[in-house]
Amino acid sequence: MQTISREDYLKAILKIEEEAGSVSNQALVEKLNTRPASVTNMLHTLAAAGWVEHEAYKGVCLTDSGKDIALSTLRKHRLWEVFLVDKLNFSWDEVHQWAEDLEHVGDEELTNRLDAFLGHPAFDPHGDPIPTAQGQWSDGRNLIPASKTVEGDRIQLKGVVDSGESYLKHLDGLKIELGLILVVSKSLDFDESKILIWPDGSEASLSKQTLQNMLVEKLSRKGKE
Amino acid sequence: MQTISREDYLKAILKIEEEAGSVSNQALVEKLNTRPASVTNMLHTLAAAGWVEHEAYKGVCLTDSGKDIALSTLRKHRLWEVFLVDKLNFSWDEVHQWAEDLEHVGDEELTNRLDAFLGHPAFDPHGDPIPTAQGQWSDGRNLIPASKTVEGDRIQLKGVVDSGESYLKHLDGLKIELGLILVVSKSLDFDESKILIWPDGSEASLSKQTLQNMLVEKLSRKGKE
DNA sequence: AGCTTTTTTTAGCCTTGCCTAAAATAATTT
DNA sequence: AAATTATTTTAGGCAAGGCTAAAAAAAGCT
Repeated sequence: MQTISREDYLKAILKIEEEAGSVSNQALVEKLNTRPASVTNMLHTLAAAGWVEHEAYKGVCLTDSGKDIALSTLRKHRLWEVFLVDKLNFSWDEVHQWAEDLEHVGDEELTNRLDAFLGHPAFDPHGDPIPTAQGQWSDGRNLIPASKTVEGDRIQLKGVVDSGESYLKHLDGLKIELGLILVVSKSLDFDESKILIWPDGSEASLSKQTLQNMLVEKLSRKGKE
Repeated sequence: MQTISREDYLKAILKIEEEAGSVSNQALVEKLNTRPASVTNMLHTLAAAGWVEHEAYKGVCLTDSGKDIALSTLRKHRLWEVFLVDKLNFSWDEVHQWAEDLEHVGDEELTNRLDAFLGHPAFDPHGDPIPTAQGQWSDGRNLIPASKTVEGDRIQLKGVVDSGESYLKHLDGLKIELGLILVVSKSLDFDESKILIWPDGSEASLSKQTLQNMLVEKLSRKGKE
């Protein structure tokens, strides 16, 4: 088993802050798959470095410098994922673990050169926005879970909520990939699954769970405009 | 300061074996810039893993599996150096430290894809041969130090003995890079320096030390064939 | 409020690799 | 051969990050 770096903790805190608003030790234990005592330990380390503020039993939040490091690490991680997919032809479900290692290599200069080499990509292979060198990463998109769509919607897959290997492989099995355009043909109220139509005319029913994790952009109503 | 990995030790042992035939602890202390006790410690670890054979006070040598790991690590290191120079436009004196980190990332599969992406390069940016996936790395070249050349020789720089940053920057200052073709115009016996002629007709005198570290191929005598 | 459960922290120990200082062994010189 | 010097090993610690088990604090119930 790999050791969890300070940067990994900062990234995890950033993500949990966004998802949940506040960050409990428990949430970190789950996100990082470690033990409560290890989290407490590391939070002391991070607080001593000035990257988080931590009050015993109260939770933790990033300082400005902690957030800078977290975003910079996320940037490196996502750029390397783009490299692995675009240049080395890995599939989107294979790249996370290597990017986890690669994100700890190199400085800003190397990262910026990689960014340029890749053509300044805005999103990683899972559709997650890549922070800029200045730490900006509000993507202008207005994505919704596919579960929120209704019959007749034309939708394009732009991202996934769950980048876990098993979910991605599940999508692969359904021939679903980023950029794919689908039409919602029927909502099945009893179990909240939906029937979707592929560009080639084939159809399939996707479960509520699968749909909730697909982030899509609504293009237009079928037939209209 | 960075910690020295098992692979770094194996690489160092491989190099010293080649350069000197046998490997003393002292040699490792110098190559890896560490302390004798650290070397003894690590040699115990490596021996326990079956990667080296080590007899107290007698020196150390690689086992077959240790040599495999060393060559595979060297392969990764050199391929990443090619990536950094060819794709990210770093210069040959900037890449060693990052490659030192990158070589620990990825498995054989990733390395082979990187190799393919780079076009299966045979040599790294310093002219060192890149071991193949099968661990072969006898380069067929017959290179000699530029210090062994004589007046009239047309020579091409194919590698360097010393890949240290300061030596490489020194060559940069002299506008000397891999592939450059020079003509030996005069050997100065008293201090063993030589006067060389550049393709553009300019000349400069290089010291014995500088020449010894330049590995060249003799192309032909000036004027002949 | 008082009891129970969950969460967080403390205490104490493991592992890897590093270090210094001192002891042991080998090599070299006289 | 004896003495000096150089090399290598042992002994004992340090630092990061991780762990378990137990104590402390907070939250949730009745």
